[in-house]
Amino acid sequence: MGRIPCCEKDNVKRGQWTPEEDNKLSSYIAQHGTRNWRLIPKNAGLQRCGKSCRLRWTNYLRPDLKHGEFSESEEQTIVKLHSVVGNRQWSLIAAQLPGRTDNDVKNHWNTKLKKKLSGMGIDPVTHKPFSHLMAEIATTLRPPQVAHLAEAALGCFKDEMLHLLTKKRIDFVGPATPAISGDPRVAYNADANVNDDKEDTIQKIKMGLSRAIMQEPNNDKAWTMMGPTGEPSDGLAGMCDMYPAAGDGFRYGGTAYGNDGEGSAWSQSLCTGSTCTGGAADQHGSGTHEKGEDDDGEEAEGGKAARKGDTSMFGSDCVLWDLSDDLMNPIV
DNA sequence: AAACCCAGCAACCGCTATGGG
DNA sequence: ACCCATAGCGGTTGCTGGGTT
Repeated sequence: MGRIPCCEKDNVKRGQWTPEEDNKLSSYIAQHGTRNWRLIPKNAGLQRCGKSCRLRWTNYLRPDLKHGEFSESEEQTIVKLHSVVGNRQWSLIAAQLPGRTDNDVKNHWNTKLKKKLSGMGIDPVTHKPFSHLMAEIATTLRPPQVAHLAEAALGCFKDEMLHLLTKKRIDFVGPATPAISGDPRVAYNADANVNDDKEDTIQKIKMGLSRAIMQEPNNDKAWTMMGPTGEPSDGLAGMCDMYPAAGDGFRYGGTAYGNDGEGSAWSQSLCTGSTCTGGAADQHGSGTHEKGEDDDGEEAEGGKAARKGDTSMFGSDCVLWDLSDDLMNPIV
């Protein structure tokens, strides 16, 4: 037996609400409150399901709702909380944003923020760099299994990458050299990226991954948490610290990412894998904690070494994360 | 000008939690 | 303790309008 429907679907209207319907619902609720949603449409003279009325009210008609653009600080809050609670607690995130609904937050995340992070080469699920995830796969597994698993993992963010590579130009701040072609983020640094062939791109990604697989594990240069001006953050375990950024461009850690000269001027240090939930934990697997960070959140040798800037990805003015040299070097 | 594509958003679906009888 | 109605929630769908070809 199936679930009992919340209402007779044949007798209810669906789809977009008209202003007249909104008025009826709003005025009814203003007089009688929101008790018993099942009775509300009948009493208010609406051909709608009670559930539909409730959603319309909670997501759109409630007088305390904000309907404008999300502010910088609201975006910061969403990213910060998402890095901790993941996709499972939209209502919790929305509760921290007065006037925003979970639906608002979810939509904004799916349409804007996810792409912003992807555009920065950061996996929006784990809040870690794509390259780092690849490196994790490469260094925690051995062939032949690694080849299959790596392929599968690659598929997870291949579409995102291809979208960025073929649809959107992203101008990163930093040296303009496309020398490190093994890293996917560099592929769309060049002006000529629009001409990149999709298959060629996939091939490059695969080559970088294959090369990493062939190397010994080298996690001691794992990416590290940095403050807004490049100084190391305290690296609070279990929390991703947000830093207000000076200057333009989308910032994540100490690196500014311009987005055609405009974009959010906010920043975030990188979230440690230990705090990510949901799919993040699944992808990391157990026992893959960063060598650059101890279990209690303190940085170990690798993190300290990375902060010296010797292997910074984009140059001295933009320290973000450090990776195995093998992933950074050009594929010969 | 028409066709097509795509991003954004409102609304819906279906599952789970909760509370009352 | 159980059942049922309702509310809450996250995931997904599909419409719409703007931009591009």
